[in-house]
Amino acid sequence: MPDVRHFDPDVAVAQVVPLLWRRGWSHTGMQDIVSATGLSRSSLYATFGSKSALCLNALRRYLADHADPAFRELETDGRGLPAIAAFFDQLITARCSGPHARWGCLATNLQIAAEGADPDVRTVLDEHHQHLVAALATALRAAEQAGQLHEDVVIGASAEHLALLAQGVNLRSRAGAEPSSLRWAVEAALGALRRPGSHATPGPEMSPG
Amino acid sequence: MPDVRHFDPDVAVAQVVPLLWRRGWSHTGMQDIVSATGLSRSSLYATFGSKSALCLNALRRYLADHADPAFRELETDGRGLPAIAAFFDQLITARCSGPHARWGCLATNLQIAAEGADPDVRTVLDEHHQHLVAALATALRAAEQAGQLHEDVVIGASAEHLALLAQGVNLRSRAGAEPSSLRWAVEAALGALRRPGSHATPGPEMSPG
DNA sequence: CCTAACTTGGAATGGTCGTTCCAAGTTGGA
DNA sequence: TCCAACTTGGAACGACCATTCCAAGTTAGG
Repeated sequence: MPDVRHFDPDVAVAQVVPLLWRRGWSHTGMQDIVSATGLSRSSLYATFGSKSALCLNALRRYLADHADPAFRELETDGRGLPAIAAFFDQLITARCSGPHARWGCLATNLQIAAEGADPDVRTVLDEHHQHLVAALATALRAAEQAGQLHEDVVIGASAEHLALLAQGVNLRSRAGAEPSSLRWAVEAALGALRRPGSHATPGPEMSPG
Repeated sequence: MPDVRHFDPDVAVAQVVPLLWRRGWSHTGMQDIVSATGLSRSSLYATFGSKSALCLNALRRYLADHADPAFRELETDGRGLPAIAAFFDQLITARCSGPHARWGCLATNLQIAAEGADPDVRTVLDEHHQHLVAALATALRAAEQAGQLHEDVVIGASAEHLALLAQGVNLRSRAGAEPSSLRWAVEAALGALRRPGSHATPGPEMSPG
């Protein structure tokens, strides 16, 4: 009977995530993956099939670990605008400081780096974007019911708007934008949705960078 | 006395722009540049020095040809919000249709593709972003003086906000987003700035994609 | 212990990358 | 015409790319 695999594929995928995230698709070679995982090319190809398949797994793993929890929190937190503000606040914090500072968002990065390579990657990225829009729409509906929005805010359109804003934050944070500048921009976007009577979100200080 | 150059460097740079724009930095090889320009490697290296130097020239050329005119129009058009709406409208049109449809913005693309490669590229991209923010701020000041904005709009913060939105449009348009969806998002962003009494911008129809 | 079935390390494959090099060609003054 | 100065085409370079291949190792039923 056959020999069994000497390693855990999930661990290997997890080790590939930061590689792909930080250095990008084209700057990550199989040699880097071999070095990072400590596995041999044979094992990697026998298990995953190709570099793109392995990286697709890494993308899914990234989304499950880093994006989905934040999205779920945004969806379930019923506070409305404060929930959205908190979402952006933790987004900016994660993008500009900590172990992944200036790495951007793997999904955003791949959107440009993966030149329509795998249609699978494209599909995953599209679903991810729709997921973000949906989560923002849910939070906006909560804000609407709490009377935090002025009347002519269209939920769907504003959700798309804020999703594009998040993409912009991801992009600019990787390019080195100051967190204060990003927070200032986000506060402007959310402040414009707020109903005149509604009190401002208590949160981190917002000032130009 | 020496032989003189047999070609016009500006023409060569112009021929490189669409290559870099459409296919990206890593997917554009010197062979592609040789083929596109019809020049030999020797001539290219003697004139530009390296692939990155040549591509830096191409980036500057792109900004001068495609970004600066639109920015100037945004700055000089005194109408306020309608000028900003027109800017985004022509941005989305250019990104989703015509000869450069789905190519995104070269500056946005390079922001991720050029992994901090040349610091020169990084500098040019940063200046470009500041240029966009400044142009938006100018247009917002015009809007403010025309009484189009509600009182608690902060010009600088909103300019940063709209610049991030433009980056998001560039990114998502390359990923295949529907123009109607992008227009919808932009209309939400601008609508939230508008003073209740001020009449809506007459413009292209905005509906969800 | 034997062997079929499978994994593993590491060499090897063919290709492409940016860059360099050189012989041949071109230019305009002496 | 001769030559120094420069450009040009195209071959060549070493490094890296994703992928394949194979001999050696490992496993468990017979």
